[in-house]
Amino acid sequence: MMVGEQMMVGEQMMQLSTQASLLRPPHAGPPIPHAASLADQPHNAVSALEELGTVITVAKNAEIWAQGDNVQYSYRIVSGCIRLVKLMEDGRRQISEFLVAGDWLGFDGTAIQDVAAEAVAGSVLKRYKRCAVDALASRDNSVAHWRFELMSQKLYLAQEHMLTLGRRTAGERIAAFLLDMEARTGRDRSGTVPLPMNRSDIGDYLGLRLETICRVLSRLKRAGAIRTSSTGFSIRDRAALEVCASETLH
Amino acid sequence: MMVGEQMMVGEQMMQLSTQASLLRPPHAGPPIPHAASLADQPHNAVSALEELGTVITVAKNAEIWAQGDNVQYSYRIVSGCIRLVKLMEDGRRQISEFLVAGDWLGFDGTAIQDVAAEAVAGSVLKRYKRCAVDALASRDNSVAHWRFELMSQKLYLAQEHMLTLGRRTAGERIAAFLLDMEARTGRDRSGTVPLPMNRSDIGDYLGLRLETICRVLSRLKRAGAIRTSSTGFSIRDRAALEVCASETLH
DNA sequence: CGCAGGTTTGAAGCAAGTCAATTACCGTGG
DNA sequence: CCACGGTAATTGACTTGCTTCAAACCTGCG
Repeated sequence: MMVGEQMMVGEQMMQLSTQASLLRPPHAGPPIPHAASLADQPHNAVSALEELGTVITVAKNAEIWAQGDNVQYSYRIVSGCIRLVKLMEDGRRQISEFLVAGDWLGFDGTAIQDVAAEAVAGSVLKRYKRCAVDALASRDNSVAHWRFELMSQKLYLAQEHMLTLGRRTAGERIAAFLLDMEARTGRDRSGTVPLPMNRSDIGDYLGLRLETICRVLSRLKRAGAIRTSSTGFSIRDRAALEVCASETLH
Repeated sequence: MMVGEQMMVGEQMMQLSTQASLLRPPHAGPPIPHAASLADQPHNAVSALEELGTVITVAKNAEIWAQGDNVQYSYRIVSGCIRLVKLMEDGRRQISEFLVAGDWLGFDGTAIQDVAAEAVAGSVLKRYKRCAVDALASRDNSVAHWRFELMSQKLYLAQEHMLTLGRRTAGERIAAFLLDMEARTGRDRSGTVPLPMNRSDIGDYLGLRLETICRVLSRLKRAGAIRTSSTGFSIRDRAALEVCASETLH
């Protein structure tokens, strides 16, 4: 099984090799308001930070840290996909964020993490000792500023997602999610956008049941807006999908 | 009307005068995980920052900034209550946060604000030029670190609220909201916890309709858990309320 | 092949929403 | 001091979008 995972990671690295730089990859889709240049590191700090990192590999569903853990590292995703999960005692689950290649995790101020980080698929991460990053931020103002901007970005995304969870319909949530995933990870030559997470994960991210995800995806397929495959989906009618994503009526 | 507002602000200042310091007030209720010392400024930076601020007064429902505004100031709440609001074109509204005395707003990295800030009640704020705070943060590492911790704190709260919006029932949301308000603003000598926002605001914060807020509050009253008044509420059976707040069954 | 996991679809239930009417509250002016 | 008017809160009756429970269907892999 571990071998299988490693194979998978290998495949993804092939696919994403050109994107596995410190900077976010160029996107095939439309410009994305939330990712963009803010996720980039200031160039003068790149070399100093890079020397501090070590590459690690995590298997599908492996836990990078648990809810409540004292986390001593920050991570940058080289390839793969990570979910940030909050779990209630009775099993209810909320995924606050999916992270993909280029994204950072575990650089919050407090070392105690209130969300677990788990690999959605086999992933490759670059790991940095938190205290080393802290020290660098203390010395280099641009690093401190970059880290601060990264936090602001995450806060903006969180506020947007609160609106989604509190006020949007299932159809809007899912259509917007698909467009967002396309914007963040791009599509391959055949036009397929990878969806590494399963229906249950999508549901726990969007505050819906997995059956609801299925039903809405089926509806979008019937309407000719998308096509789905085992590894992802492709957009057949972008305009229709965009209408769904910002729909007030049906 | 403006006179009336000013009167109201005056009253609140009387009531909260002991809390109107730079540090968060001591709380009457149980310890609160999310507020605590992280909201405090490092002491060595207090004096330098304080000299940069000017006191301003805002009337009830006044807009401090609008969605999309380029905000040149950061604010600390001296007294009163502020809501951070995201509005959709069709009128759907999500309040991402209520802010009370001691809380900060508008210190995010990007000057462009994606949420509007409006006064729930007449409020007194202390205003700081953003660029001055930035400059101070560049010079004083402890200020940069404090600001970073504040952001982490907000991110933690956002993640917690996403769980609430995505996975908790109306009863759980409202009971937890009441306990949270008590922990943050405390109760007066008669045991009343002020609720400056109306039912509609609470609904837009919790992702519910105002009628649902009413119904659940009525249910909690009938169960003997709380008592409500025009200005707030008081807790009659804390254990019952806490059970509601973390209920898996009914 | 055949199992095991994830996915899809159906049928029925229910928590919260919607629409609407009534009541409580509060400031204002007679 | 009380009648009045406007706003917010409450309650009721009904509807609905999503959930729940259940069964069937893929699909990849040993």
